Amino acid sequence: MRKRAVEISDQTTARLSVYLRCLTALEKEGIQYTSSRGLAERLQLNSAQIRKDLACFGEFGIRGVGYAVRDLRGQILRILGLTRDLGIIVVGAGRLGTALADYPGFQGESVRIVSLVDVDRAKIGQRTAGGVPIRSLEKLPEIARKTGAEIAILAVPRSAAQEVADRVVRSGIKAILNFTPVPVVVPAYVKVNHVDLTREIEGLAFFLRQLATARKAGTEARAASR
Amino acid sequence: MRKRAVEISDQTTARLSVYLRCLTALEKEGIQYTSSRGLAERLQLNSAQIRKDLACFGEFGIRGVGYAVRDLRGQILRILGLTRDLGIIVVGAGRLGTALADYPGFQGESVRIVSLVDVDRAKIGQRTAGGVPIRSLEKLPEIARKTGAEIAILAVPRSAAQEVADRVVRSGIKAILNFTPVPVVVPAYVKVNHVDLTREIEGLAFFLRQLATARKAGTEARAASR
DNA sequence: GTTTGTGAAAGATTTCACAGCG
DNA sequence: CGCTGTGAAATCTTTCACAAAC
Repeated sequence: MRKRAVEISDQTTARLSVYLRCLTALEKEGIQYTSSRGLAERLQLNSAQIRKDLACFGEFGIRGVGYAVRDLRGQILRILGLTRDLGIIVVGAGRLGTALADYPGFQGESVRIVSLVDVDRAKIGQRTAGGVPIRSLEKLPEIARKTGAEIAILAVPRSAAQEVADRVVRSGIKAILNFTPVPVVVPAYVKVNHVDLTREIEGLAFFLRQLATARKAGTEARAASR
Repeated sequence: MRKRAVEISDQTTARLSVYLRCLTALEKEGIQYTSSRGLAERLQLNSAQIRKDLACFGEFGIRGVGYAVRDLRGQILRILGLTRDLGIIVVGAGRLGTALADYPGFQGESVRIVSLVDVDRAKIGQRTAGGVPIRSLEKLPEIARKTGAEIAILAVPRSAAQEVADRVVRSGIKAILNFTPVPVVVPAYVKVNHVDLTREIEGLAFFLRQLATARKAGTEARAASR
């Protein structure tokens, strides 16, 4: 069962999340069995990819039949570490931080926002519209310790990003979701996932420029061939 | 100069964004020249990677010297299509949509939020705290046409995601930044970048579970060796 | 019959290492 | 001399294709 000889790639992990969501939907639809082909068609990817991803963690299928939806979903929940409670602290009670703290997508499935912290005295002691208490950034180590929160979401201004990341690390948190535009530097034992809005928008800008260039080239080619 | 024989990968595009941000910082620091090694050290990646990425688009360096910061920055701006104005429409005036519409990271550098649209009659006609006008979703095609906006940010509830994506596509927009947890399906000529918060959090959960497992295994091994 | 799990092949990406230029 | 630009090598990822299992 323990097949952790090879390191699991981030891409595989990301796809496990996708499989999980798909299985949750299938279960809700009352479907009891599926196959790597069935999943692959729904998710627009190769069926061998799905089998390979799952093979990193064990054998979950029945040959000639496929996978039991409920069972496979449970396995992936376990693999991803979602069977125990996971506490999240949002750092930065600005518009984005507040919106993230109240984000309904986080509710349920063992993940919960335990607190929102900020340096602004006017906000400390209040609660978000969704009921998340706002506390002092100073209290971060204490809150982390008492609640057992293991994930921090960084939603502070760029100028504060690195310093706040350092505080988060010092408070013992080892997993960070970074919403600032700064690629914060942390020790190797801490994992940072960077949600970089600038990069996303610039990726779309590049796509649009390519479209525009291709169209122009096409027009010119057509004009030239006349 | 035109070397578009090979398709440019998303990974290369994402790194161009990173190079751009780094060059902007260097320029602000008053540094005039840098090298692939200098950039690589700052960005924690391989210098050949940077040279290969740039080689897709031309030759921008000076052998024996490196790159002129200002010039290379201008080249990347051009490559990414950031030299002309890019309008963004945010769809969904909930907490997240409003926060994104006012997000300061988007301001400047040719990118601007032109409007926020929603179906909620109570919100239509208002403005966000940052001054972005809220208009009716019905007006989306008209707003897109009049403002020339080319990018839509989806920040609607999951139940509305696919239907709203269809409307966005019908209004002529070909680039979407999807903040919903739904992997929306669109025609092949439309590009969607999916910011999937669930996937990000689950990636961190997996990392934490691995940490916990490794620590436990280590403890057991130590106990066994006594 | 069908579908899994998996070696082997193909493809993509990253890194090395060096010729050639400034 | 130092650094770019780039083939070749190494590495990583995806896909193929089929034996084994139900």
